[in-house]
Amino acid sequence: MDTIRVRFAPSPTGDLHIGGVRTALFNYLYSKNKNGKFILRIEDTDEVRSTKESVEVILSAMKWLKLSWDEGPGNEIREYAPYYQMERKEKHIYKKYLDELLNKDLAYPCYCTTEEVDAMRKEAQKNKFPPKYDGRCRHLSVEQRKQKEVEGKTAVIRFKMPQGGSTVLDDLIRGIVEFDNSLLDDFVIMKANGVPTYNFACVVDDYLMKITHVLRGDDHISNTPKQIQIYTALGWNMPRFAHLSMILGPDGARLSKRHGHTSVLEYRKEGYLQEALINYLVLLGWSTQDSQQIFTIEELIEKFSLERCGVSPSTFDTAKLLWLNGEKIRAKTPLEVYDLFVDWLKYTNNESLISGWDKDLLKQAIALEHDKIRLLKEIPSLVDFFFVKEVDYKEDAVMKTLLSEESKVFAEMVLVESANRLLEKEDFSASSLEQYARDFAEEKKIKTGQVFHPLRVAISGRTQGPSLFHMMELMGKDEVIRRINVAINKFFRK
RNA sequence: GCUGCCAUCGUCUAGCGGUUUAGGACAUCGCCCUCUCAAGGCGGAGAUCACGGGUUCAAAUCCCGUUGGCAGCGCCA
Repeated sequence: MDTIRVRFAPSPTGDLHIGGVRTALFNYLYSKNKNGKFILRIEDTDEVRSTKESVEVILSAMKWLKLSWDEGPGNEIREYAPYYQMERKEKHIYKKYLDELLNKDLAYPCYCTTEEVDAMRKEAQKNKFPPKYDGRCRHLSVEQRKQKEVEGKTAVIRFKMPQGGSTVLDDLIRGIVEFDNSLLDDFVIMKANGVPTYNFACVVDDYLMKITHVLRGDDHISNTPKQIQIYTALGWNMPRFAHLSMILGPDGARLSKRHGHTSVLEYRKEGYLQEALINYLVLLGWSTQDSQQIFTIEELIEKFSLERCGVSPSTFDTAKLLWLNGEKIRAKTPLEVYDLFVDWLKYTNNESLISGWDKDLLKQAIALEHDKIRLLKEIPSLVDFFFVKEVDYKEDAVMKTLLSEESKVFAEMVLVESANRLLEKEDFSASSLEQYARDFAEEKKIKTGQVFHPLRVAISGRTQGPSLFHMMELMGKDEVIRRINVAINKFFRK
């Protein structure tokens, strides 16, 4: 059994989007599972829309996702290079097979203008036929062709589709799908500018790169009969095809820009982890028998199989992605989260957010808030109060725990007494501080909460936060007392 | 319009003829834990398996049809 070879072949006309990542991921997992090769090929034959920037974006996104390719840009294997279709075109790779098709009379030049072809399609559709080119240049004589050339007409090359019969696709995910050839038209395989079209270049490259399995989005399924016919015409062995179900937006339409974030980069900017995105995406269209939800990449490689890929489209659900991101963050050590956070700041050019922050304090603060973090971008707002000179006292927090009718009776007393007593305190560990607060509540015959809450707000400015006493321990005696006094002066000594 | 694909809780899904009072996960609700917020634990609600016909002793599971959704129909990929 030969080793399997799969590829991901994006066209560099924009960012790498979620659907593309899913296709790349399934190809990656399949190749790793089968101990095969994962190839990256750039399909840049659309000269108008392809950009160098987009190539860079796609490459860096793939790297961030750790979807590493065995062959492709930056990883050129002489036998199959280059991996950019325009470079392959320059090397006349497609020309050779185009000529072969022409010589065998399996393709022909077509001189029709875009307007003429459009008119044919409209006419066909009007008569309830599928819109197609009517093949009028198919039978032009050599003289007629010469005449057109003399007239200065430019030609595209069209492929001669068999006129009858049907083309059968044996899809690894969907099974047998049959297409009636009479519904398919003589499609263009080389544009007037000499560049091959997708359906042709794709077949030639897949063949030359010895691709054994083509895993791609369902939206390509109607291209497949055309490609199968090219393989047949050239007498080539075909790869196996597997068409993955689509990813939909909340409204049921294919996920696109209007649904909000579709670029991987946007998720990275939001503070999602690479692992979370991968794990979430694999759940859309693939599952295990026991419905396991959380996987490491090693587990995915081990367990992945085409047999367990679903056929129905699935809706992208940000809520579940968010949950998974929290899970992935919790699965890491606080120090790892700190490193990821620093990387994220760098990536988003947000390093100024933590300028002046003590790094050791930050690491420990992250540890205290560890299981609350769902997105890396939430970290600053979770721990910033540790680092500020002026505590930002949230109005509702102050009103509720310091100045309300019920709380003001004891809040001032708790703060004033604590400021004094804590000054005397030698042991500022969390456990000792907690003991202090509990003893204090008992002594004053008030509830523990009536001690804890005012202290929390005085120190952090808010009602939510990490464990109060760990927070105090981390902040240190001087700072804690300073803040308590600031609060006293601010709210009770006006 | 034509062709193709798809159809199980709000969402992702398990299920591949009887073991199903249809299981899990997210979201949601409640309880517990608890110094707050989370996390965690426990539990609830939530799917006449799109609809209609068959086949069968037996169907969410097989077949046909209907409806609906989506995709494709480019000198884009």
